[in-house]
This record gives sequence, structure tokens and C-alpha cells, in this order.
Amino acid sequence: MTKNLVIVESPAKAKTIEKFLGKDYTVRSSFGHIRDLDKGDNAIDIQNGFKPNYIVSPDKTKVVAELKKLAKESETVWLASDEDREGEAISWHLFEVLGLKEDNTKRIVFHEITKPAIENAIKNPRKIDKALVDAQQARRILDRLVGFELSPILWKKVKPSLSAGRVQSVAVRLIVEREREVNNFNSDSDYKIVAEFNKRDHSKSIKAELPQRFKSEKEAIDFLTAAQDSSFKIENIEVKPAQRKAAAPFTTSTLQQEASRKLGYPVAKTMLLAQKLYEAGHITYMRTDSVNLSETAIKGAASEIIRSYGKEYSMPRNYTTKNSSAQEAHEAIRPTYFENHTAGADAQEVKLYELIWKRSIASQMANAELERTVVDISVSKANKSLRAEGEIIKFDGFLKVYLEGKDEEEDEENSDILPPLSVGEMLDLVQMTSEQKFSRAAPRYTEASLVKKLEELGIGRPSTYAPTISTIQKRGYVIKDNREGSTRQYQTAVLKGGKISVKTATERVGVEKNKLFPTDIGTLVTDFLSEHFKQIMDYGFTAMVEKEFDEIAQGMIGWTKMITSFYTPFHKDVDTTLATAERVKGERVIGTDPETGKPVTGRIGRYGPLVQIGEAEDEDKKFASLRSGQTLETITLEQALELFKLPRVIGEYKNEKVSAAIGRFGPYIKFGSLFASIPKDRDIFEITITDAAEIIEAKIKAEIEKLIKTFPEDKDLEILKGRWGPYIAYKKNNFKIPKDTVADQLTYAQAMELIDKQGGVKEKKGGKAEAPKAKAKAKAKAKAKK
DNA sequence: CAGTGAGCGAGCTTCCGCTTGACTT
Repeated sequence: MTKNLVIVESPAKAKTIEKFLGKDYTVRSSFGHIRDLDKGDNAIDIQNGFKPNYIVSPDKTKVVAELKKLAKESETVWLASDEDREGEAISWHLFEVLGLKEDNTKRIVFHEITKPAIENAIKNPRKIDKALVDAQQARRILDRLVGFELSPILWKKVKPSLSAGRVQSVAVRLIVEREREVNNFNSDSDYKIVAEFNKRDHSKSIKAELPQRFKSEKEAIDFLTAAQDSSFKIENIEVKPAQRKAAAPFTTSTLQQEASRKLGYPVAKTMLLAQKLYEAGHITYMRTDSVNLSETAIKGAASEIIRSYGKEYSMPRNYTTKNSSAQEAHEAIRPTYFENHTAGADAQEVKLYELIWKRSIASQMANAELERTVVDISVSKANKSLRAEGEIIKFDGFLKVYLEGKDEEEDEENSDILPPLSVGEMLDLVQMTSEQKFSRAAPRYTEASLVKKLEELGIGRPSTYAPTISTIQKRGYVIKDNREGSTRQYQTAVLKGGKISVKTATERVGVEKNKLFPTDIGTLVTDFLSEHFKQIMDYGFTAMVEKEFDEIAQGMIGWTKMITSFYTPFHKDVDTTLATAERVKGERVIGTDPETGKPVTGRIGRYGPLVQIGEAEDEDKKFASLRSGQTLETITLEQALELFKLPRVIGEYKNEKVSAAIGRFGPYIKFGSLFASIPKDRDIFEITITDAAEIIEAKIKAEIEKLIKTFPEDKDLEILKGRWGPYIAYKKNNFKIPKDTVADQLTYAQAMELIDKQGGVKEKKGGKAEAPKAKAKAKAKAKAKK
């Protein structure tokens, strides 16, 4: 029997709060939402005012049963879910499902998990805000309607199992459009002049740059020629104080960006590690859009800063959230205890904690005081001056612990420390260089920079950024990929020792690592949706409906009215599209095959993008799959024709035919029934039989080494060596071997016991990726029999 | 894991947001 039952959303939070409240209070968690729209077609009764049919989520039945029991035994139930739209809805669903009574149910909210905040909340209970709940219902229902009416159109018109939605479809669109920008970008170039001078006494050197750039190489060389006979004089020195301010403490989005820039973590990894730090009590909640810090936190940071760095480094303050879509139910992400400079269970957690600690501490530290110096150096024979810039730090302030990273490497800044200089001083030229510089297209998105963009557009929430990124990759709309880039020539000219030498140099361009690229399906679906559902694909759509949700929350408009006025025209578009739109295959004429004179076309086939020689009705038409990194939109005729040169027979080895081709996992060599991947540094078209033999032998050796042990008792049982060390393979299932067991000494009985302990052999479920493949195989076999 | 690319066409897929485990390679 408990007097008070408090329900929060997260179990870690429940644990902390229970400590604050004492023994009269039992604190439990709902583990987020407990109820959702039913799965199938009867989730929303559209005819009947969009009446939602909610069911308790299958994985929540246990939690709900327990909460129900506790609620019945309690005098008062305190609904303490988050203070935002979703949190209010969670409270309402709890009220409904647990069968609570108005007179002993109290709704409370707090933005920070501190004792005063919670005590204050208990003193100021209120009722469930039904208008806010309605806003959430509108949000939920709109998302379901959009997602579950658009996706089936894609199944019919593009490909089965695809998906579309308010958030994901726009995320893909961003990537598709950025890719087109990059591919259509016409780079132009100009010429940058940099110079290095010595002081007359040769004590120090100074780097300077011409602030303007020249449009042509001729102008640049003319300038160097003028400089050849010039003298160089300091005309002006300007010294200005400047300040740098620390960045605000982390939100989910900025944490993901910074962990990506500084630690190279994908967003999902950052969230996983942050979750662990949170559960261990090291940091505050990691899904937040707020930069707010509690008073306790600000005080804690200040005393830690004073203790570690001194009083002059402390500058307590709070930040305001710029993003208007923020709901601010939580604090910023910060260490729970600032005195812990390090925390975490493994190296990766430790690094993330350190980042959070530094960022939070820095946000409470003094501004850095700088002194910027700008020096103008005249060139006597030219009507232009060079500029040298220097920066010195007078007081480091927050820079002592932390500086925010940047997304793009900018041109190297010449903000060195300048030596003492005086106006009128003459300088000696060491050398002056003109270099051709090319303009760059907007950079492709990384996972983290896409999150940043989505947040700017108000699309998605802290809890969904990482899942959205993973969904659009899982659906095959987007892939995270690398590009080796290509070389480009550029012109340079150097003036040194009174002579000008001109030369052509090369640089590497277009190198990409872990960037998001659209696939052909992603491009196709984006174009299709943009054509038929302009409104949903509009970058401002979410912001617009958010405004309406706010109006619902303020009681200015009923939620069914809002949904009706959205749904009526939307559903009409759905019907029209279903009835009139052609099935899309992304067909494109690439060119003509010079050998046969037949057209070469590209399109999306059942198994992905392909190129074809010959018309559809041609008996002898030929197909070839595109290689990874190639797209229908950008493939050239030359590249397409290349694809038909495979599979290629290399020769014979040990009386078996050896051929090379490209499969799902890249280039491979086939030798009898053996497949061996071709290493990345070998070209599939140039590989010789000697190279092939080497690869084959290496593969055979690896296959033998892979097999650690077999058992006479059961030939299905094998001990294999995998990427993560030894494991047990049995009837298509894999099982772990405990670390303290020596794999090659396992007996049959021990192995079977391990299998049993780990749940035994299960029928392989038709996983999403597997099912269609298995089906295709079965079909291919059926065909072969005929 | 790997060479297909239509077609009989069953029955399935799918959204966004709130939370953690329970899984496997």
C-alpha cells in the first residue's frame, strides 16, 4: 500500500526522483507512450470525425498492468510525464487506460531533475491540458494518414515495401537535391596571391595575402611582374580588441554534430553511448532541444570552474534556445556532477562524457579576449596592398577547455602571431605565389549535418533524428558512402629570387568519406512524390502544420477541423495519383551502342538499377547491373558499355575455369564453386591468371582457417572463426562462445549445452531483407527446372 | 551471400514520437 504513485516517462528518472521524494512516494515509469493507434486499417475512423482507435502497445501490457495495480492501491496518482505535447498525451493515455479518477489524479511537470524543482512541482499540480492532448492527437493522426496513404502508392507505382512520411521523405529530398547541386555545379576559378616577407634584420617572417582575387591568370602574373621590381612598405597597422564566446551547452542535435566532427561517431552510436551515460547517472537526459541549465547546474559549474581554473574564468549565465520549434521539456545535456571530470564504462563512453563535460563547463566560462592586428603592406609598382593578419590571445577564457568544431575545413587562416612591426618599415620579399583556386559546391551531408538541417527546418524531434537517419538508409533511399575523387590541374606561379616561374600542379578533388548519397530509388521516389504531393514534400510543410498544432493547443481551433481541412485535398491527390500516375522505372536513354547501333538505356529493374542494350522487344537484349557508386542519373555511355564486359574469363587454373565479375559485394573471382573478393587495389579488367591464382589460394587458406573444429557426432555442428572471434554454427544459427572458454577444446556436449542455453535452434524468420531474396531464388530454380 | 532483370500473382510491406531492453554478427 502506497500513499502516492508518481508516474514519469523514463525508469532512470524514476529512480532519481524516488530518492528526492521519500518513502510516502512510489515512483514508476511508463517507458514512454503506452498506447498507440492500432496497426491496421481500422486505426482511424475517417468517416466518423477521424475517431482514433487506440490500443495498448503489445510491449507495454505488463507495465500497464503493474501501473494499474499500483494506481488502485494509491491515494493519489501524480502524472509526471514531460511538459510537452507528447508528454501531455502520455498522461492522458495513462488516465484513460489506468481508469484514474479526476479527484485523486494530479498532473505535475518539471523541466529539471533537481530536488527543489520536484518539490515545487508537487506544490503546484494542475489538470491534464486536453487542448494540448488534442494537438498531439492531430500530430499523430496526420502522420499516420500521410504515411499509410503515401506508402501504398509507392508499392504500386514504384516498388513494394517502400515508405514515405512527413519527416523521412523530406530528409531524402534534401539529400537528392544536394547531390544534384553537386553534380550540376560548374566550378569557376580565380587566382589568389600570397606572399612571405622577412623583416630587414631577418629576425622574423610575415605571411600576407592580397585581399582581392584575380579573375585571370594573366592579371595574376601581371601583378607578380609588377611586384618583381617593387619595394614593400608597411603603410598601416590596426590593432583591435576582440572577443570569442563559448557555444551553448549541448542539445541532442548539437551533441550529435560535435561527436561526429570530433569523435567520428555516427548519430546512432552517440545516442547509444549517451543513453548508457544517462542510465549510469553521469549525464542529464540526452533527448532534448533545450540549452537551458538548472540553477543547481549553473552553481555546480561555477564552483568547479573556480576550483579548477580560478575565479576570473567563471562567468555564470544561461542560454536561450533559438529554435522556435523547441518544446523544452528537459534541460540541456550536461554532466550530473561537474566535479567528475571523467566518467563512463569504456573508452568510447569516456570520450563522449569528456566532450559533454568540456562543452558544459566552457559554456559557463568567461569569453576569450583577443587582439587582432591587421597590417597593410604596399607594393610600390602596383596600386594594391597586401594584408597580414595576426591574432593573439590576451586571455584564453573558455578556450582553455573547449572549442567547437567546424563542418568544413576553411581555407587555412593566416592568423599567426605577428612579430613587432612599425608603420613605414620596409620589408624584404621572400617569395610571392599566385595560385588558381576553384569554387566549391555545397558539401554533401553527413548524418550529423543532415540532423542539423532537419532541426533548422523544424522537422523531426530529438528522439527521432537517429532513427530517421537509419530508416532512410534501411529503405535504400540513401547510402553512406565514400568517393575516391579525382585529380585536377591548377596553375601556380612563383616569384622568387627576382624570377617568375609558372607551372601546373595537381590536386585531389571530390574525396568524400562517410557522406550521404541518394540511391536511384531515393531519387526516383523523391521525384515521384514531388510531382504528385508537392505540399508534403515542401520544406515548410512541417513548420506550417506545427503552427496549426499550436493553435489547437491554445484552443483556437478544433483538431478534427484542422485534420479535415488537410485530409480532404490530400486524399483527393492520393486517389488521382493512384488512378492516373504511370508506374515509374526511372528510364533514361544513355546513348547508342557503337557496335550494334542499338540504344543503351538505364532503368530500375526488380533487383535494382540496370543498363540495357537493345529495345524492350529485342530477343537478344542484354542487361548489366550498375556498380555501387554509379547512378542512373549520372552514368555515361562509356561507363555503361564497360559494364557489359563482365563476367570476364581470365583463364584456367588447375583445370578449372577462372572468371571475374561484379556481384552484390563488389568485384569477385570465381573458381569452380569458390567465390573470392577482388581486393580494392586490383582492377577487375586488368587482373591476370597469376593474380587470380594468388587470390584463390589466399581464399582457400582462409576457408580452412575459418573452420576450427568439427564433430563426428553431428556434422551440422561447427566451430568457426568469425569477425568477432570463434563462434558455434549449427543448422544456420550462430551461438556465442563465452570468453573464458577455449574454442578448440569444446566438446560436443559442451557445445550443445551452449546452444541450449542460448535458446536453441530457431527457424530463421523471414527477415525483411531475406524474404524477397529467398523468393527470387526459389523462382530462379523453378525456372531452371523447366 | 554472388550470374537475376517478365510472369501465375498469395499476402505482406508503411508513419512519427515517447521509452528501453533483447537480440545477433
